[in-house]
Amino acid sequence: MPGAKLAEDERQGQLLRAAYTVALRDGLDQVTARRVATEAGTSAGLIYFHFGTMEDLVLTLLDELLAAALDAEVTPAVAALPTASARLEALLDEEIRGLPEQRGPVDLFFGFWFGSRSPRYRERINGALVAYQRVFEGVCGDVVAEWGHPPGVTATALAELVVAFVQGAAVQMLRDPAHFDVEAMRAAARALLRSRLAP
Amino acid sequence: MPGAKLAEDERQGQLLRAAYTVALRDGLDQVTARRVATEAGTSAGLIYFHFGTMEDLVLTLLDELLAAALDAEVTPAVAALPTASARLEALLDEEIRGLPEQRGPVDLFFGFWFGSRSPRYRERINGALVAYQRVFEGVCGDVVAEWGHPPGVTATALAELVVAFVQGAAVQMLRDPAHFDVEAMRAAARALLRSRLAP
DNA sequence: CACCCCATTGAACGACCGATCAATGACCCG
DNA sequence: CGGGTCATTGATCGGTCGTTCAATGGGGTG
Repeated sequence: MPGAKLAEDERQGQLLRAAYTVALRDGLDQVTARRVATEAGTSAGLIYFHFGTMEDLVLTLLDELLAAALDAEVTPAVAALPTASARLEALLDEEIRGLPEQRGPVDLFFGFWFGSRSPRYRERINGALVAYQRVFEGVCGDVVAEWGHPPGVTATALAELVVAFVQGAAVQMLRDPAHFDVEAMRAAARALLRSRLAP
Repeated sequence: MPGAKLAEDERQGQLLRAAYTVALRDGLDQVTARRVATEAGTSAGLIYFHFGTMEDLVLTLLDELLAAALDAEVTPAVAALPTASARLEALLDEEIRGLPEQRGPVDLFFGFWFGSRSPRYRERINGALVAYQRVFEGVCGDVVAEWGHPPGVTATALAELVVAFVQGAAVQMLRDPAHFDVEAMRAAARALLRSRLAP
């Protein structure tokens, strides 16, 4: 009665893709062993052979999601820009510009964050967010230096602000994706940075 | 075997408070009939007598939450300010300033939003967010007029931006409440508005 | 005081959950 | 081609879920 055998990672990948499909279509609370197995065309018991527990499968899904959705990086093209302000502006612009096409993962990301109170989830999410913010902090350190270290403006505070802006834009996009105005958000982001946070 | 009787709305209020307590402490997915009843010190069956279904109880809880957490309004003190820019600034500042003390409700709000794919929830949330944004749009209309209608800046786009900023700040607060810097956010909000969104 | 209404209870039902495990047969190796 | 390994299956377990309902007795009414 057993079906065809697959290599360890192939089968795991198949189950993870099925879980991802179910999560996107029906919501995270519908990611059950039976549903994932049905979506993957396998039996439910197979999940426990490959992942041990359902929580481990979902945690693996979360890790892959975080790696895909929170992947800010200073690309060589950005690093080559002459001023720190321009680099931060380009980095922020890239993140906002990419939001619409990341709608599914981002929706799932907030689902993981706020859909459960499990410390296991929140730990990983917080860790990924800290790493995400650290990418911005590097550039922000150069920016505040370039601005001549205005009082009350630190690299950390500026990075927190920029990340808050990205998250706010993401939330607004999820509310009404068809109506979300990417260009207005990009323009606002530029204006915010060029104001130099003058009081 | 029956216990003491209570008036209709008293009992409903008691059950709703219990549901709210459970949701805040254990998460929305733990808001079950048995848990809410235990928290309220009643039996589970009582919930179905007063609310019909569990979904109706949770929807009522959501409505109360939305009324409490998304209650932006132009107070007389704000309306009395001489310029539209000042009014918008004061309105936005008030919303950001109030975030830390609204931590619980806001956390629950995002839990409702992203924790389930039920259209019943999302409809109501979207409606409340539209109403919330409309409060800002009123003031934003005056602001863009005051700015002389810069190209590409409409009342709607400005309101979307401001709401995105509030939501971003809220999300950032939830990530690390102890470390959230309210003053930095308020300063950034002021800077953003005073930049007039110059490109 | 007696009566009746109905708010309240708690046991029960079916459905679905995560998880376990013996049975099975596909696949690799000799 | 034959045999052993092990990935796969499906029935099954205990538990919790939302929901129902007959039985119960508190509390206002006459």
